Amino acid sequence: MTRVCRVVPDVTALERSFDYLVPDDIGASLRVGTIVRVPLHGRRVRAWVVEDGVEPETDPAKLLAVHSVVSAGPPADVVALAEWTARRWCGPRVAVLRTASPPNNVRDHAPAIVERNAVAITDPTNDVERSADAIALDASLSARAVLQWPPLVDRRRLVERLIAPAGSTIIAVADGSRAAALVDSLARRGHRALLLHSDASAAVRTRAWSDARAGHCVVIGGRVVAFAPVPDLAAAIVVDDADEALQEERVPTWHARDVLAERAARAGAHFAIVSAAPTTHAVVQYGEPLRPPSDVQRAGWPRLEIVDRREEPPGAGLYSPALADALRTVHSAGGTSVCVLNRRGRVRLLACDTCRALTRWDRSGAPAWSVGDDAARVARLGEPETKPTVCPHCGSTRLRTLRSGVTRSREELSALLGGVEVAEVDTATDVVPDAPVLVGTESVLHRAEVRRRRPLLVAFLDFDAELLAPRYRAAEQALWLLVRAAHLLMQRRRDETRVLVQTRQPDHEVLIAAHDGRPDFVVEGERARRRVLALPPFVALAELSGDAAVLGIALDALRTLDHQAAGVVALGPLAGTKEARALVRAPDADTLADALAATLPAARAHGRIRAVVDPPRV
DNA sequence: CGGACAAGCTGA
DNA sequence: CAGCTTGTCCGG
Repeated sequence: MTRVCRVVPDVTALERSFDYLVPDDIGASLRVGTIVRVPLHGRRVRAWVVEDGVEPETDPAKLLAVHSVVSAGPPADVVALAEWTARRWCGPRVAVLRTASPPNNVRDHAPAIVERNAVAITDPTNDVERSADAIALDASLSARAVLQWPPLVDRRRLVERLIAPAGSTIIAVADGSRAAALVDSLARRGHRALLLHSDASAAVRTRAWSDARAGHCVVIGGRVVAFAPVPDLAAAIVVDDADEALQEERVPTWHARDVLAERAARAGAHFAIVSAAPTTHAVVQYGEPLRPPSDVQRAGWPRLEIVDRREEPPGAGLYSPALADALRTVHSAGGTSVCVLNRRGRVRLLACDTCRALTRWDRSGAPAWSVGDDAARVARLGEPETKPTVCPHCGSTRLRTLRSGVTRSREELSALLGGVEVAEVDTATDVVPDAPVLVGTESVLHRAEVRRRRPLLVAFLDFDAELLAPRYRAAEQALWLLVRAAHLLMQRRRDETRVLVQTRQPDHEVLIAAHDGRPDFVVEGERARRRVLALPPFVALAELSGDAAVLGIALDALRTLDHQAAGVVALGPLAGTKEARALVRAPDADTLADALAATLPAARAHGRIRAVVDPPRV
């Protein structure tokens, strides 16, 4: 009896599987997940074995043989999880299989048996540890749990308590430097902790991947850890599910939270989300948050100073007297302040290197125009590609971007503080300068070097830009920024530090929630609002983009009776300058995936369509 | 994706 | 009509 396996070639845009004969000499090292080389259409390509021992779909006499085994690959359950992920987020499964595979070739030997160390559990020494133990115990009683834990309080004990006593635990964290710190701290406590993170070299990542295959470990990493090859998953933990880094930005735009929830359910493992402010999605999908007593909760949120700017004249600028006071106080105490100014999506300036004229452009939706000239371009719906490339005055292509928001603010802050050095930090800043005041977009909140400076103050210069952002998740994203700010302050005593917010909406529920240490207050409001407005997580959304004509074909197909009966609604298209966009809404993710899978392939015969399922910013 | 092959275009 | 470009098809 000849053995036949089914493979998925590592070829982009080839969404098909093919059958091959398995030669006897490589049969022993070939199983589902194995990465092989197969002849395809006159060349040899990499491919994943996705089924073994299949009944061939075509004439067995025409089958070619697998050429060779290249590497061990994801275990069979992860291959199935990758298929589920590709379908759920409507993207190519090769993309997910690549994520789930080792970066270099790995020999497929039986992993050495490793025993887990028994880790001693110390008795709680204070109320905070006691409440961590209590909610971890509560969580262990159900298959899924959402744990709300305040941002200033160390959560290592809580996370450690969620680690399964036997088998492997996967912990997904949003930020790399925290992942490394968590690995160190768990390793010191005696756990077999592994870091699976994309920042490391390929050799290091390959080693960690192989080690994880042996099981009996705690694997920690960014979102890719959801596909870690542990054979014995017993618990999966997602830390900070509000962080956008847990969602893949390329299609398929899978979210580690939901992939791990699915994986845990399939494996019969525990699933937990730990966050200072769990998302509405987490609470609706995975359960009411467990939380420590309100005194622990309150004391675990930073002191919040709300600067009410309603009484100030409209032209008062970004800098209130209260802000100046706060910055001066920190500076005279020798401390560091961090100012956050999100000016993405606002008018930006381009300076022409040749004639020095300034051109404005806009990414947010209002028309863009060049200064002193008539409309140059009109941008809609956050089109990122509408940046002018030619100076409207002299025709030169040498245009430089002036980040008017942050750069000007740096100069103005320095002047306001009587010449104190103010440094700008953005994603391009390699080394964070040693200045007493740092200013940047929200990316300044994510930098480990900024945290190491142990700032005393985080100030949001224009928090209304967050609260009023035209996105359905604006409120929880704004709350999340306050949590990130708190994380920067957690190495100090609470009464030394504070978060300052300049706003014209001092009674906004986000500010009340952060002030009182009650993030669930925002979730309650969001839950009611989103249910009424038919927004996620009560429905599933996908954002489609592409050529208007091609998109039209897809939308027409989605508007047929079958899909309408299933509750699928296609909104749009909205014309952009370059691409058209549309939103597709369905009652749930499965219905959405089914509808897109039934309609997109035919439309794609006419051109490219990008489908972002669960778009993070709409 | 990328090779194969066909159809279309150019220039001598 | 060779030699080259461009487009369409298809893979086990």
